[in-house]
Amino acid sequence: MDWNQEQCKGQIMAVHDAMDVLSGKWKISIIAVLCFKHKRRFSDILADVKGISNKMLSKELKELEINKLISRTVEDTQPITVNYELTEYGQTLQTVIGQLADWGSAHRKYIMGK
Amino acid sequence: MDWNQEQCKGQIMAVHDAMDVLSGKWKISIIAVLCFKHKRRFSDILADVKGISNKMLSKELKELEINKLISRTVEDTQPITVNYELTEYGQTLQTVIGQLADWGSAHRKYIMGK
DNA sequence: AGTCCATGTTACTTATAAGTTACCGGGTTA
DNA sequence: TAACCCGGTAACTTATAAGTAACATGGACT
Repeated sequence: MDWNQEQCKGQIMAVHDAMDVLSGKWKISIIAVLCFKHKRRFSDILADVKGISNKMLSKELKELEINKLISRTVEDTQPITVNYELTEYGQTLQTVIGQLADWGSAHRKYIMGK
Repeated sequence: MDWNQEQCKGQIMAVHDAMDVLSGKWKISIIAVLCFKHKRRFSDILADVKGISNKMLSKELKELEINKLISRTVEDTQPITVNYELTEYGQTLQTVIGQLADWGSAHRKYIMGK
């Protein structure tokens, strides 16, 4: 496919928009956990995502929420629990993440293997 | 789609592998230029990618070359010119970059628009 | 009253990415 | 011979991301 210069700039911006949402050391792992376990509390995710600190988790969850990929709901239990889950919109990421995973997996083989 | 825990870890690693290759402020722009103009010299790319410094360009080109996404060929002209172009393998990125662009573009509209 | 858990926040430090400025070698042009 | 172009490299600075440790709040439990 060929684009003109303006379309090209738009594509670059769009790719960066997508990458910004997924960038950083932890977001993919958090999304994956929520993808896999569907509904998790703060402390659950803290345990699921090996190595993350509560500070980083808090920060990343906020960013994901701002981007409407996950929802945060406070359950009125004792003590209160806070549940996070992928929104319906967040699920639209599955295709693109799947593609990234496929390419990344093939790339690892290509670079390591030959 | 549901994965078990091991498959899940593999997916996360694969996504990170893919993102690492594309990460940073400049790589997508460089790839886009090479996608659009097919064959470019160092100084051409320096001019095409607005704002990049020769140091960063040099560094990013090296990384892309290590990942076999672009090729570097020294032409025996006077003065010598160095051409960079996407490898055939590098072109396999087009699908995944296209997907990222589509999602990123939709995301921008979703977040800004409503 | 003191301690624990859950869900964070604050202040501070460290590591990584990016930017700036200057310079190099080899050939070219004025 | 002096200044210039090309394709970089090197040393240093600045900005951004991530990590660490301690503390906060509010209810429950001992």
